[in-house]
Amino acid sequence: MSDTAELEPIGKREKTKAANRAAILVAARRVFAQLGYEAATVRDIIRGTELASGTFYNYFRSKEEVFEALADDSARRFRPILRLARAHARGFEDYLHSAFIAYFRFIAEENEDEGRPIDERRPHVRSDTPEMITVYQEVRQSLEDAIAHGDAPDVDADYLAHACIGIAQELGPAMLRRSPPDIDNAAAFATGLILKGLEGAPRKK
Amino acid sequence: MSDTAELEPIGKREKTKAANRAAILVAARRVFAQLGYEAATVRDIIRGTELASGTFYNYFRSKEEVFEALADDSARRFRPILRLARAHARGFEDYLHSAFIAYFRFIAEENEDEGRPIDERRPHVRSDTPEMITVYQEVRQSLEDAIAHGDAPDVDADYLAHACIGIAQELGPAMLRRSPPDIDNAAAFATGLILKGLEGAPRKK
Amino acid sequence: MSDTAELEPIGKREKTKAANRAAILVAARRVFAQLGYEAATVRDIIRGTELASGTFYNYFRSKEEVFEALADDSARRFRPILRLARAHARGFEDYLHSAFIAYFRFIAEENEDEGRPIDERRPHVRSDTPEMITVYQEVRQSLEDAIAHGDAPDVDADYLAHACIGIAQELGPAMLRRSPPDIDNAAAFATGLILKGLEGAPRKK
Amino acid sequence: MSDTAELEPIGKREKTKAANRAAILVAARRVFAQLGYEAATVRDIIRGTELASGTFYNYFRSKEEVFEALADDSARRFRPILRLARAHARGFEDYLHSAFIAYFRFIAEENEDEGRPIDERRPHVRSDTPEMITVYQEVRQSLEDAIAHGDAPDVDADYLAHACIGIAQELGPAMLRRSPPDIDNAAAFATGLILKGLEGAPRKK
DNA sequence: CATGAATGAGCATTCATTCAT
DNA sequence: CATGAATGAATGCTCATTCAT
Repeated sequence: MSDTAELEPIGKREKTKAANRAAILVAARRVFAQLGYEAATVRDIIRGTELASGTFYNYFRSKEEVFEALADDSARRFRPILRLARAHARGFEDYLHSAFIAYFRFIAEENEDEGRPIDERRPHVRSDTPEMITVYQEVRQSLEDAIAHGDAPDVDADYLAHACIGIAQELGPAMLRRSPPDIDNAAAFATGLILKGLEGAPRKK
Repeated sequence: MSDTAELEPIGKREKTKAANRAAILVAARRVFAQLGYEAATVRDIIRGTELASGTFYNYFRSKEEVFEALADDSARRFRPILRLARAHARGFEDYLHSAFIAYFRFIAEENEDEGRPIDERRPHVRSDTPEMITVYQEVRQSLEDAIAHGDAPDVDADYLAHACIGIAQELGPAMLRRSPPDIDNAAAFATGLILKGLEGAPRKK
Repeated sequence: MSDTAELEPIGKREKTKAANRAAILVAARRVFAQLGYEAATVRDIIRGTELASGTFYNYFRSKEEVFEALADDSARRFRPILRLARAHARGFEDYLHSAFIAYFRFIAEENEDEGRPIDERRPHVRSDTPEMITVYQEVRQSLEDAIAHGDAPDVDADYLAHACIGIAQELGPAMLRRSPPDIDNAAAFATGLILKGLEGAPRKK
Repeated sequence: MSDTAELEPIGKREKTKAANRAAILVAARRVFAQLGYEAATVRDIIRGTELASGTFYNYFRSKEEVFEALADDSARRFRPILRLARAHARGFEDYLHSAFIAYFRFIAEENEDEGRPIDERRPHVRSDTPEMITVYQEVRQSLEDAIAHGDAPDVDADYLAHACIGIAQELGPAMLRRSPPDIDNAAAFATGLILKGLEGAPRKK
């Protein structure tokens, strides 16, 4: 009895609330990608939805908070992909390759929608995307496992994970600048570099 | 007697002007590093000096212009170091190592002054520092030479140079986070990774 | 019961918006009159209201735009009066008199509110008020009609219309300076001068 | 002896001081004409001289003061012309005509130098030029004389003088807008209008 | 909850004015 | 006196955030 009574309004309201939140997140992702985090304004974000400006604050307290939510969201969507890759991978090598592929594909998809205006004159800016943080943690974990199993030399896992991030972060834009962007090529480059480089990196101790 | 009195005019004014310009540049470098290029405001910069707001515009027309001046300045100070390293290096390996050392030393020096508050709440953002641009160009040039001389495999020079940038940019902060920061260690890691990785990177066809 | 409650929504908001817009226009008219168009600042205008600075920009994009709105507004209020005068007038003479009366009454009303401080120290500056532009167009049109109908000699209509404007613009303040300002007297003076003067002005060829 | 001793430095310094003052006035007149009083800045004025910004303040305390000096200067140059005209005139009619001729010639000369940019989009602005004040006083005096001698009807001298100002002030720009500007034509129009109009203006009591 | 107008702090920039040289 | 760099108040304008409806 209370079931039906509560179902209708709750159901409807829940859906609307979720939809609004989602709409803001979608708009925010696009706006951040187009204008960059700093240049983007809350107004830009709500303009990308059908909502009124005040409504934004029913869901997020600030631009920063929306960014973090985006980060969580991205991580939530991205981590399973990496987990899956890890599970299916025959080894660290295979895993790393999958991870780079996934990342480059991700940013390629994200950037193909927009007409690529992105003002190239101003100093280039990169922010720690949520994907990067996920990648960092995953790669690091995976590397530590590989080291533990003797599948990789005992190098500084923190440095290596950061190196992966750095390479991905720089190679990504460089790849996008070429037309057409070749995801496999970039991933092969990164993987080859890291895997062989692993041998050259100083042993830890 | 009046002689000495008349020699002076070159003094105070000139010195003050140069000092002010330098003060603005110093403050700008710090502010850009702490807040990022986009988030930094002209006010942030002048607040970092003892000058009045209007004075900024006696020296630079905008935030962009300070950034460019900073870039020129950095390049002027940084490029010779890299050039020297290249000239003295016994090979690409040696050169790369010197370059990483120079860069890590540079950022270590820059960061030891301030107490590193760096507002960590706001999403972390990195912009291409002027040094990075210089490094990119130098490394790329040097790599192309090495490839031409057969000292390095024929890999994608653009990608590799970007990889070096990415590694430097991520390893730098990671290094600073450790105490004490070990420049040689970080440089050895980066160099070892790249040099060996070079062998693993796909040949350019 | 809920009926009346639901009828209300049209009320407060709409009224406030209209009231704010009107308040800005009123303040702008006063400020322009006191300081002149050039010297007036947007801040001067909002200071003349109870609104916050940012609110100005919810209604107008710039000082220019307020001025234009003021012009439209004045024209909308003023032109009908002149049109009516033209329709009812028994001749050009009658019309001209009505027009001067209307104009002098207008500025008299406008100036009786404020205590007329008008900063007399700064060089006195007059800008074309929106009313003047309307008057110019109306008078010129009316004069051309009168000439066409043979009710007035064939003089230079542009010059004459400008002469009317000039006389109105100078006589107005002169009238206000006397106490009490005598609208009828000033209008009689202006009308008499122009009408008789018309005979003395050179024929147009 | 003290003659020669004082002559050289005083002479030289006097000339320089006078020359500086004159240079500022010349530049100011041009700048005011081109940009208008409000838009003109002290910087604009000194930029029109070879002097340094600080030097301005050795001669004038502000933009306002320079305007007043310009006014005095203009009046000093203009009044003799009118006085002469009055002395030579055979009557009020003749005098008035000379006065309009002199004024229109004056502004025509002043405006022929500059390339006439004067932003015509923004609301037109007129300031009480010093010439106008002179004209007002002269015309009024002359009219009162004429009335006293029975050469003109006993009209309101204040209003009539203002009417002359207004006509001159509006007809001037209207004349300049035509090409080529016809000074005689404009003066004939103004004179004819006023003289005949005098008869139509209400008697003063 | 949604709405969107109001708010006012903050920013880039200009400019009159001062003052050490 | 001349110089021109330094100063800081003032301006136009934007935008995050609040709040009455």
